[in-house]
Amino acid sequence: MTITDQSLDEAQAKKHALNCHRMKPALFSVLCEIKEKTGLSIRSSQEEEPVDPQLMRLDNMLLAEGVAGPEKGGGSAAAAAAAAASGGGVSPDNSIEHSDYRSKLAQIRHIYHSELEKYEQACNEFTTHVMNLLREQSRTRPVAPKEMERMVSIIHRKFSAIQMQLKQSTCEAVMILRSRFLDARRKRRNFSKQATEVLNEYFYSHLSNPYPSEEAKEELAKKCGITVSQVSNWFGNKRIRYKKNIGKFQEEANIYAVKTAVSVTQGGHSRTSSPTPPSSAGSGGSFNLSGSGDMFLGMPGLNGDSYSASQVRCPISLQVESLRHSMGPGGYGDNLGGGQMYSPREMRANGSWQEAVTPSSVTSPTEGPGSVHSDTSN
DNA sequence: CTCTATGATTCTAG
DNA sequence: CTAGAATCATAGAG
Repeated sequence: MTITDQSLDEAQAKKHALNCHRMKPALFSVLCEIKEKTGLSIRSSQEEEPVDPQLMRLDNMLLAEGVAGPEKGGGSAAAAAAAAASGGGVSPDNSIEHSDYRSKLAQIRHIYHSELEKYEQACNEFTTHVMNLLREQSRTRPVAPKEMERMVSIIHRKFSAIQMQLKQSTCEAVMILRSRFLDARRKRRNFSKQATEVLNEYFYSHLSNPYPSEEAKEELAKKCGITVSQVSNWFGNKRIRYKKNIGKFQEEANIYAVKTAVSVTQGGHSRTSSPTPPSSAGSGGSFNLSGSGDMFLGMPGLNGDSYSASQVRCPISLQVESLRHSMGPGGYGDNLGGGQMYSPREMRANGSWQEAVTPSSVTSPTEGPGSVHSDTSN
């Protein structure tokens, strides 16, 4: 089935002969007649242009992402899209992070456009080719303009189906890129030491009710240089993690209890009249909200008890030093009865925000593997 | 590399 | 909407 030059020549010759045949005009008119009769059936299948909603969606998205928009305003279009996506710019430092994103996006855009161009070109070539063929054939058989149109639209449909695939995969690529670069989890930065300190201070001084009000959150956010929702996240994480393993946070709690204590004694009553002011500052805030204070006041003061219990009712300034001592080496430790005794129980006694604290906290052998690690148990 | 700490997101329930 | 819980994905220490 090969087409050789010779066969082509032959065909041309035959065609020419046919065109010159004396019966040709008659034949042609007959064909036209027949065509006229059957022509109606063609038209019905002509109208179907619902403008695929799917395609529109894809187009809109590509446009929104700056992939499909104005071409090489490109950088700025993408930048604008990225900026818009970041929701009004939360932090000023994300321009650097986004540059990578933008370059990748530009890459996608480039590929998309070059592919699109290729498709368009191919489509046009094919269309003209078919048109030429039809024109050629129109000399030997009747070809209505309608038919040509129909042919063209069929071709265009086929090609736009391919285009749709291109758009779809481009959209996918953009989505992946977005999730890769714009997902905050992926560019997580730890808060500054100072910010963490401020947050912890608030948390442990309001341990009985660590739910900062909106105002408090705003203030904390301002103090820490983070957003309010970050503050919320932080408290959410802190509460759940603290509750989950109080033992692990014991030391931290003490540190901050001391800190607030110190600051209060030094600065006097900086925050008077807050809901839990004096108590919170002191230490009380941490544990003794309801009746729990008693709980561990009543505790036999075994040894170190150093921190919490003692600091509750001792002159704080004096305590600080000793507290530091006791905590330093690993102090509060391990198997002291103290550790075991107070922590779980008083928590529950509070009944405050964390009722179902696991009974085992420090030294629990039954804890999940790894949750309590060596230093607490021993 | 592994392992833990941690900020963020997602899901569910109220 | 919020809090809690689970989970993700990274930062950072070892």
